[in-house]
Amino acid sequence: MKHPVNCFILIAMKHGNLNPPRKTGRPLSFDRATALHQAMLLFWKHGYEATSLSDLTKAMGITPPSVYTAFGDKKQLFLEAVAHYLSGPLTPAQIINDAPTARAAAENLLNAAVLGDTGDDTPPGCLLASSAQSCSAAAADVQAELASLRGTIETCLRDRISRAIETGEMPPHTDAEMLAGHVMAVIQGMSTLARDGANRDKLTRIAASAMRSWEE
Amino acid sequence: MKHPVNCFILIAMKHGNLNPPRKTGRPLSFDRATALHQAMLLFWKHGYEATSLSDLTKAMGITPPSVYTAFGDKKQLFLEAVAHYLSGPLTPAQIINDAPTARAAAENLLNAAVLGDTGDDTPPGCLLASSAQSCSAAAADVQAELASLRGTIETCLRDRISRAIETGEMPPHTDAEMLAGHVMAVIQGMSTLARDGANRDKLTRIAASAMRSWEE
DNA sequence: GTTATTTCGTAACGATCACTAGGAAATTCA
DNA sequence: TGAATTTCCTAGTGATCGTTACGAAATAAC
Repeated sequence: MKHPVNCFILIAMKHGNLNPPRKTGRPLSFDRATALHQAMLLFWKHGYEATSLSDLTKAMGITPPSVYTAFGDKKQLFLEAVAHYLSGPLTPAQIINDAPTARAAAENLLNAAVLGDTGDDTPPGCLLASSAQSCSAAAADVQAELASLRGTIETCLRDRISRAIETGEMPPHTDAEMLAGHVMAVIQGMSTLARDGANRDKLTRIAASAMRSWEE
Repeated sequence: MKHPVNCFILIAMKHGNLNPPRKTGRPLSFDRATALHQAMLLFWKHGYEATSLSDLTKAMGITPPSVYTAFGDKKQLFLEAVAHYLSGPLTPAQIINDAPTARAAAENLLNAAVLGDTGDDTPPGCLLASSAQSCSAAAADVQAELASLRGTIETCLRDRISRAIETGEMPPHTDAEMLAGHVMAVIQGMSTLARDGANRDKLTRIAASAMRSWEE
């Protein structure tokens, strides 16, 4: 059985200069991975535009020129932070395609979102859902990039459901787009609820409530 | 039967100086209501922080000092725009409490959200859900204000469900917090989907999918 | 040791941010 | 008409935005 291409790994590779092949010159005086992680946490909490370079350099422990030599500009740093966010421990595509059934795929995706929304060492909510909800015209391309990433997850889930219909796992009258869209809506809505203070237990029950749409 | 207080009308009254009782002095050279409406549309599209005063004055057709004399500062203008957004044609509390059943309340609320998310003359999505998802520390109070408004709607719906349990309209084992939270999550998630390009038909089906959680 | 290459911190760049003096203009009331 | 009041526009305020010259410092190759 052929697995579809994991787009998120590709994205991580596209943006990732995690170990650039340098041969000469002064070495980096900071750990690039931990600096990126700190940047991710800040973008996660305050979003793309509201996070200033002053905030970033403070959290990353480096000066603005170091940010630009190591990561490019603010936009590239953010996109790499998003790729870092999506890169582990399990990518959405892995969660969907490793599940034994389409229903389990949706359930696992929802529960993974709950865990991500309510982590102890991370800000509440989902970076992909909240960090560029609304932004200025200057950041329209960043907004579109995140929308594309969200769309990729939804497409991946919808395709998984469509395959389940073909194999007879789900009834032929199943509306794959509707079910996938509902799961995505709940995932993104739970991010807001988490930011508004909802705890893990409440979100878990909401996810279970959403799965009741899958009962025959 | 006593109806709960409609908090949204109170909010609108709190912020509303729509017709301040002036007796002397030079009159306003612009229509305050339409200027507020234009500001609301801009906040709706780009959010609170990403909408600059320069953008606002351009859209409202007035100069910065006029904004400050008529509306206070940017924060007050935004909150009044939110109150304007929530004030009509039907407030969420009206939709919930006018419905014959708790199930109809949820259904009507979801469908009203779909209509609001996909209006022809308004930006896609929901202003309440998207305009301050993530913001800087300086706007934390605005963020909290919107979270409070969202929480009021959720509480209103949950109370409606609790009443339905008491009257026997819904079974006693019903989890009111879960059902209300699920509806709120879908509403806020649909806002993101609408911003990402989902049309009215797709959102309507998603809302219908969410209501399947209410089947016995 | 010399050269080439890269990163370092300091200090600034122009642009834009939300916001406001200050005085002229327009209204009401006497 | 004259005084009081309020809004008008012009032109700016200081602060912060993302970004970058610039020269010193640190490494590898020779």
